[in-house]
Amino acid sequence: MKDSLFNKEYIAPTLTIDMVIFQITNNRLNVLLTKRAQRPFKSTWALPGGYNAAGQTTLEAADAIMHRKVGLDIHSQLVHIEQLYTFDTVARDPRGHAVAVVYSGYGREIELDSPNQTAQFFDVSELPKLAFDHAKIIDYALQRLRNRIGYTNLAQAFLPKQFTLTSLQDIYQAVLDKPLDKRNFRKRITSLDMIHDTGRTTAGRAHRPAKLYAFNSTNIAVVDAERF
Amino acid sequence: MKDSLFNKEYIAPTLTIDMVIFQITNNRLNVLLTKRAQRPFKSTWALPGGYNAAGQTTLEAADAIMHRKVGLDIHSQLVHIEQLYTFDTVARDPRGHAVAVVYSGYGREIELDSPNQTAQFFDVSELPKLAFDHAKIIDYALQRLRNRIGYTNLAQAFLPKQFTLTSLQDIYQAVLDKPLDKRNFRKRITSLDMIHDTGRTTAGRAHRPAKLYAFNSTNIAVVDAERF
DNA sequence: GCAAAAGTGTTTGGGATACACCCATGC
DNA sequence: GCATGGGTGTATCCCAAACACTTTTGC
Repeated sequence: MKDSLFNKEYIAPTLTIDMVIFQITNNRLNVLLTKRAQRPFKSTWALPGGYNAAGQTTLEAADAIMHRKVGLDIHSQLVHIEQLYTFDTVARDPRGHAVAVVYSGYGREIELDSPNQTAQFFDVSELPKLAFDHAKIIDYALQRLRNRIGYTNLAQAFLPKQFTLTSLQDIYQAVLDKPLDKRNFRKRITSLDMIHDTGRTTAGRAHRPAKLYAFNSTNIAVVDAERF
Repeated sequence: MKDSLFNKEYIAPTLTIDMVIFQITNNRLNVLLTKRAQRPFKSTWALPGGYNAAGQTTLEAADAIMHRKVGLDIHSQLVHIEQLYTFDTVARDPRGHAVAVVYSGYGREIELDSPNQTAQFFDVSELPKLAFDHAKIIDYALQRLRNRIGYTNLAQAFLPKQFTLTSLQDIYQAVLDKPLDKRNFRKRITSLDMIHDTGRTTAGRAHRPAKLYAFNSTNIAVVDAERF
């Protein structure tokens, strides 16, 4: 039993980070993957991730890795980032035990600049074969996203500042992967003190203009009631 | 920017684990603390925790540390254990950057055998001054527990196999720290497909016997409906 | 018979669900 | 005037909340 308090032989596990980055394109929920350049799992699709060195917080490491591997600035291009879970059951590096802190990120129209264009978004329902335990990680992230969008204002991460109720409903439908009733959706959403009418409307399209709404708060927060 | 894929100078942060262990005694929610024997924060109360060496999963490390520091076998004495969050913003050891994976544990009538009896349970509303960021960690764990008990069968972690509705209500009240209406509580709980009447009753006390109930499943699982 | 806790029902209001038609615009 | 998406109301059901008295036992 190693413990640096009692002996000097303490060796830490390798610490890694991974990110599950979601956006919605053409009303489909997408997740960002990169093709691995090295072994193990060379040429298999995987979540973007890498090593976390001493002196970096996990989010700093995530930022550095995303810059380097997929050309993405997480603070400017993602609207929300949250820690998902820490996975420690899989030896992700054959050289030894690795512990992975995983973050979820949410944004829209994310621009990538990855080396050799090895990063791309995939529809979550049409994922390729994935390296490591990344299929499980994505499942977990999806479950969390689907729960959270139900009682928080997280949907704003996928939308421009002003949006129509139809586009908001499209977000919910893409995330939940099921159709919602238009009238009931609007009643529920407008009763939640989450969005407000901006007074502006869309224009220039061959149908009735739509009112434009905005979120009341840019903080990602709980907007629905508790249960007890 | 260190990365062992590109150079050999990778040094991992120190990895530590901490546990927030809850139980209910005399209808009060309690949390386990230990008095620190070393610097930093010597003689200050803190969550039990320690180092996670390479080759151990975080839960294995937690098990070893809890055995050693508070004489508690987490697998036999805790009914449920779940990962809470990974904290990496605080240098918990003056020698360098540390990342702490924190677990929550839930049980009842937990027996401790800590060296010099330096571990004890504290009422969560009467906590002493705490080392590191442990006050924040406990707040976070409490918030999670209060949420989770509302839509899962987690309450069973605090109860014997058979229990009365009054004792179940006492658990909810202790966790939520507020009184609940008896009739409404019973209606809600019995409508949830979470517990069942065992046909047995209490006896030998100076009042009407109470029916004994049991949980339908020993798996900690969601028992309430989703929102969309 | 009395102390102590167990057990039980009704009313009211609000949110969830199911469901179909008219409206405003561009062309 | 027609194609396209935007916008709206009602009836029903179920759950949440508020609220007080009777029952069963030990002593």
